[in-house]
Amino acid sequence: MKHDTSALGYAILGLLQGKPASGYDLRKIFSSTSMRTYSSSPGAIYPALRRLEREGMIRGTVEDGSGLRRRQVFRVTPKGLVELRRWIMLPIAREDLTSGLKTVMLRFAFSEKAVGASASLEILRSMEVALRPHLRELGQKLEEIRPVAPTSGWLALECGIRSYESLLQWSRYAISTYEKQLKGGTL
Amino acid sequence: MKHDTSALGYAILGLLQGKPASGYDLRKIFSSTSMRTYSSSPGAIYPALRRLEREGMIRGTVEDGSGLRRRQVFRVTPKGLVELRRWIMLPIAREDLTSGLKTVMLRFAFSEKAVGASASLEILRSMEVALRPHLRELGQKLEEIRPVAPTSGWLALECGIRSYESLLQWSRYAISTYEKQLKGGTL
DNA sequence: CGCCCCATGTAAGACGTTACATGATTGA
DNA sequence: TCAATCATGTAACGTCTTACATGGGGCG
Repeated sequence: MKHDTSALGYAILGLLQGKPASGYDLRKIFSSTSMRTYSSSPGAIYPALRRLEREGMIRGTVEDGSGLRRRQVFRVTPKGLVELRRWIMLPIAREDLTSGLKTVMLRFAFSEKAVGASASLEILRSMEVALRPHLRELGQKLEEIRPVAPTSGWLALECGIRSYESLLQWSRYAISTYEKQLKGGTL
Repeated sequence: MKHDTSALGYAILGLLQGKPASGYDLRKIFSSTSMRTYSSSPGAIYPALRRLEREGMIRGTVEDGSGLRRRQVFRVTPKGLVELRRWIMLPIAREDLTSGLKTVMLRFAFSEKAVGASASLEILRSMEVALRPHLRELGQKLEEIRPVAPTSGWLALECGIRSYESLLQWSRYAISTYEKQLKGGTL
């Protein structure tokens, strides 16, 4: 398999795994929820659906019957579910942190339903592990540029550092949330 | 003018405004600093440079003379500087917050050198203004989904909220930094 | 001489954006 | 009946990614 699925493809896969939906449904979800970052334009959604179907990740069935508008509802296939799980459980690398956290957070958001709570916990722990060296490196970079860059330059870098620190705090909070839940609830 | 410059184009413009550079220099900057998010591949940089030159934003001069390898150094033109300033001073809208803060932070990072410290301050204030309603909306969204979504779902949303809160705190810190600097230094 | 870094570029392909097109159905 | 919404698509265009190509120059 030469090309892997695009970010939009995985977002669709994750949503469909929650509940079967039509292209139009997905567009509404993308444009109305906090997933606005993903397309929502028909020129992106429908081709993405066709690609996923061609790869065997999803299957669309035309809803017919009582005088209905043509409407195609898509469901995740077993193969699609396997691929979704694989993508979610990829180890978190440094590039995942630097290239916008959107993708990682999407994987985490889908993780519980797709793989289970203990997998979500695993993602969180690997995120925490990846964050520490990254923060250290950014701190060093700040020391370097602070004397030579304009104020707005190093302030911007500090902004990044702070956001990663807040992410680290969140990950600890999320870990403890899951640990409580796993100890108390699912036993 | 039909197309505006791409994000990469503005990144290049901002860097060149700091110091003239060749395509290769830019590639090194992009791949070595915390601007890794931007391309750095020759297939992106060189076409972008040609586009900018075609639009009259930059001008390249081939360094010749003492037995040198062919090397083209680019400089920002007055027109390019105007365009860079316009882009930096665009009002900050909600979409700028939701669609990754990369662009906004890039604009801020370049602002001081390109337009001046008081412009940086203006950007920070407009950011603070844009953040408040955004945070309120995210808080409402959290209330909505918390009962119905899986734990990883609302935790992911909380992560977003926390990062915007940290951004708000940073903006206040940056504002006070600039206010001190403007009162004390440049008078 | 062979190898690696400098420095620039091109070609194929995937993806997303914008804008337009098409029809069915619901409601005023 | 006229507009709005549902629901799906297509075409043109621009940009990025990946991979390859090309040559000069320093160095062991």
